[in-house]
Amino acid sequence: MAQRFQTLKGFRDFFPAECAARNYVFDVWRRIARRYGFVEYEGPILEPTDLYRKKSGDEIVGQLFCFQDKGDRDVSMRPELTPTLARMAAAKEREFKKPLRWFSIGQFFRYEKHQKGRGREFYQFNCDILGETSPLADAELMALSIDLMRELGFTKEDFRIRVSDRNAWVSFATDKGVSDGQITDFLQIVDKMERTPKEKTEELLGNLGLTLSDIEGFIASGAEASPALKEVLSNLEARGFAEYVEVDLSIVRGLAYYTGAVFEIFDIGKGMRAVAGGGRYDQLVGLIGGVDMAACGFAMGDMVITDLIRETERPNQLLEVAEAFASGVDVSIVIADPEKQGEAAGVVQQLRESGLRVIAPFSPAKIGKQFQAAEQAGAKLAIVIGGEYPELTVKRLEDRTESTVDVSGLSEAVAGLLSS
RNA sequence: GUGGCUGUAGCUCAGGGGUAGAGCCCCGGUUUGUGGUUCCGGUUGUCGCGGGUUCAAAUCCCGUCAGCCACCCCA
Repeated sequence: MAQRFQTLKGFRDFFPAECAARNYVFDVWRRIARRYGFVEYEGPILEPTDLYRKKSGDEIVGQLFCFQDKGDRDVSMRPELTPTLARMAAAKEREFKKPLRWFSIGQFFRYEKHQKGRGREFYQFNCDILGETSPLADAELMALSIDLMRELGFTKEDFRIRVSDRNAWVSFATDKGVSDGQITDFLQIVDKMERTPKEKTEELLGNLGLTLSDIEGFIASGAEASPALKEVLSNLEARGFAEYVEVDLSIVRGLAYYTGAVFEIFDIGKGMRAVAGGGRYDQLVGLIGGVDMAACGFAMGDMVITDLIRETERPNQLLEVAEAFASGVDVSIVIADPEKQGEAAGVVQQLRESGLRVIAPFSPAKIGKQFQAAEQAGAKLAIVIGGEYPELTVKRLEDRTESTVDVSGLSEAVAGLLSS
């Protein structure tokens, strides 16, 4: 018996329907990024493992698809784009006028257990502004992420953007006498507060000389705690985006490298999932590339957002329209008389040169079968080529109306029928 | 890494000790130049794999593998 192959665990086949859905999401990502004046870039899929160690420490290696290449170099399939971006931006720092507005759509790999919304292979949209310290750059990214969601068909009933500021936490902790060396630990405690029993949190805070009510009081102070956040908020409000925004200081995001405003796009339906996240990371380009450059950015993965689209009525309708278009053609040729193969080929070429999507049968078949094939191919029109050539029959499959047209006037007639 | 659920036709699934079923899909005909919603007929399975109990296992037991889901983690 032949050996049966499957995809590797956590890897994905994209059959045409899934590929259409993926490309639809890509199209929206790209369209909105361009609307904000961002330009697309790309980096290598394989990088030295040290690039990721440098950013995230040795623990990261357990989550990497890494191996020794034939030159015995320690390499990894990229798990994220930010270190690559930092390297690229630093390498040609002087060639680009600041600020840089860069986006990328790429494939990433993490050695994790496969589950809903998470695989070992996924696509991610990355959007970053480099060389700009103003909080208005942070606001621009947040606005972009909101517009992305709106373009996908989501409304304020579906999502919120939750914003916070790590700087505000650092100031708070410093005022309370937490030493510099303990600040990372402190932020970890805050980050995990929602999922940790109160007693445990009290105990951990106690070790740092703090109490839970100190923390709760600070979270309650909201935007008052951060001048940067106030600026971000008033800017988003001026754009008419206030209804999408929620200040929530309890969002810290696990990453150690964030240095200012941080935010998450959050599904407020049943899932309560984070679908995108990002923030300011002013030190990272210096750490990776040796050139100090302020930066902020965010990323959105394809898996969670696609799940959410399918679960939400309006976004799913938009996706289905895109899928139907991707899987269809404009014209399917019906060859009623096999002697007219050659004439049919000429017609096909004429229509294709006018930009239409056209298919024709490869083998002779009954008329009925050919119409069935046209229907199943998602064609809008069927053109019957038979003994009457150069007279042709053009049939609209949707309402089954048909008309006859001379081949010399075909392109115009077809264009008219397709646009009506 | 931990736990739960599920593995039966290409797909969705039913059956629950006596060597397999439905619907969909697919193919052919009904219809020798007109399709989607007619009707008729047809193909398809080592019932995930290995072992055990039994006269007899798809069915019960043990193991294993795979998939899904949740936890941990999440750049």
